[in-house]
Amino acid sequence: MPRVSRVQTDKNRAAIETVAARLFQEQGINGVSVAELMGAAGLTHGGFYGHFDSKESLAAIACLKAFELSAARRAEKIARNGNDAAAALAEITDVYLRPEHRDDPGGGCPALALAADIAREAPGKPVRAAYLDSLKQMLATFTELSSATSAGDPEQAARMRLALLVGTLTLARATAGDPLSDAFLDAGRTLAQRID
Amino acid sequence: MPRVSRVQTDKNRAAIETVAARLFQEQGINGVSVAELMGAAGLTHGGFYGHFDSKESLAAIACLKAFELSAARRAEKIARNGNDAAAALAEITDVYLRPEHRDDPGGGCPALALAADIAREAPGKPVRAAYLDSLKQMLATFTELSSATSAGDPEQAARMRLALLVGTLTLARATAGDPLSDAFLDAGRTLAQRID
DNA sequence: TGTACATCAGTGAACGCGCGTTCACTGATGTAC
DNA sequence: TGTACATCAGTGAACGCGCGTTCACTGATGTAC
Repeated sequence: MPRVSRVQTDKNRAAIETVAARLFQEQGINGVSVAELMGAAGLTHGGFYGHFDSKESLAAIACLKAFELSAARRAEKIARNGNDAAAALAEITDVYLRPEHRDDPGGGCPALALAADIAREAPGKPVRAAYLDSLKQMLATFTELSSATSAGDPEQAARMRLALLVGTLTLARATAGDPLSDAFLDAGRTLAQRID
Repeated sequence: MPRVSRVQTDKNRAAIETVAARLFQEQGINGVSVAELMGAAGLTHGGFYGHFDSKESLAAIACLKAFELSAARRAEKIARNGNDAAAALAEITDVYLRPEHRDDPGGGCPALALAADIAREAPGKPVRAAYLDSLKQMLATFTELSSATSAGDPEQAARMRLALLVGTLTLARATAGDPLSDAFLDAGRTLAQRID
């Protein structure tokens, strides 16, 4: 069924991006093939290059998309907590360190899920820039929430929190299936309370 | 030059393992080919299967090797600090969070460098078990060092420290080249001081 | 100790396979009249 | 509004390539006498 309507074309492109955001987080950028990606979006692999220049190019777009989806979930939590920044920060931290988040890399935090892939990308690659920009936006949100309650430097508090969350969940995922995994989540929760 | 002496055979095998420990940490298990590995050990790819059953099998062995090398470096630091567990812990933390460690994944901490790969391995895989066992040994060392000074639970303190170190360096590596990277290292150092 | 020969560590060509990417083709969509 | 046709989104076969793995071969090593 070739030649699809413009509306459908846009939907297809969006579907590829959304699916890529999830699968790249779940299995890594090199762990997902173009054919697998397109199949998951309900298409065949040949049409890929009508939408994107290369897999690498999609990686950068999917990275932005993943952070957008993550930011939207965070915005919901902030809205739900009204003007209480401290409560919002506590909820974000708590949800981050739950087993549900550990067990769902694809639907979770991209700062965490993409970090290792990004670290191995060459300096000039677009996906690195996409990650860096998005991470800064994420930190800005953390900083804003910290400002309300932080005794010290809210930017520093934001960095400490993100580093702790990422490290805790990284280890919890690597040890999943062993009691140690939940112990890491608990340790992360405890140390998080000592951030400003 | 075929048929090498037994001594040389053992040296070759050890060289493959050492090179694998470094390269798997640097580029990921899937990021290094058997041919690349053997070439780095000064051999050709065909001989690989005389030493190991499969690449997967080597991955488990290389994981253990990487943790052994890391443990040896840690033991040196502990020895250098005599009986002062607090000083040893401070030095380990300080060295971990230095730019030199950020810029040398291959010669650095395997708990960090292999975490993402391990998290994506299927539950039954030998490399997962190798990682888990080694990580527990590493935590045991941290726990022992914490026992001397910790006001609270030293096991919890060990987990908090490792989670913070891993998260801080993961983000520092993913943002390397930007000032944010050093800022993460600084934030990690600050929060580490609040662990018991 | 010296010789004859079996062993086997390492070589390099070859395998089947899946990858990212290209391209001729198809037929519904969108447009010109 | 209805018709004729150009456009182009998606299809699926094909490409070159590098992967993990296999295997016939080589010739120095190790052993038996």
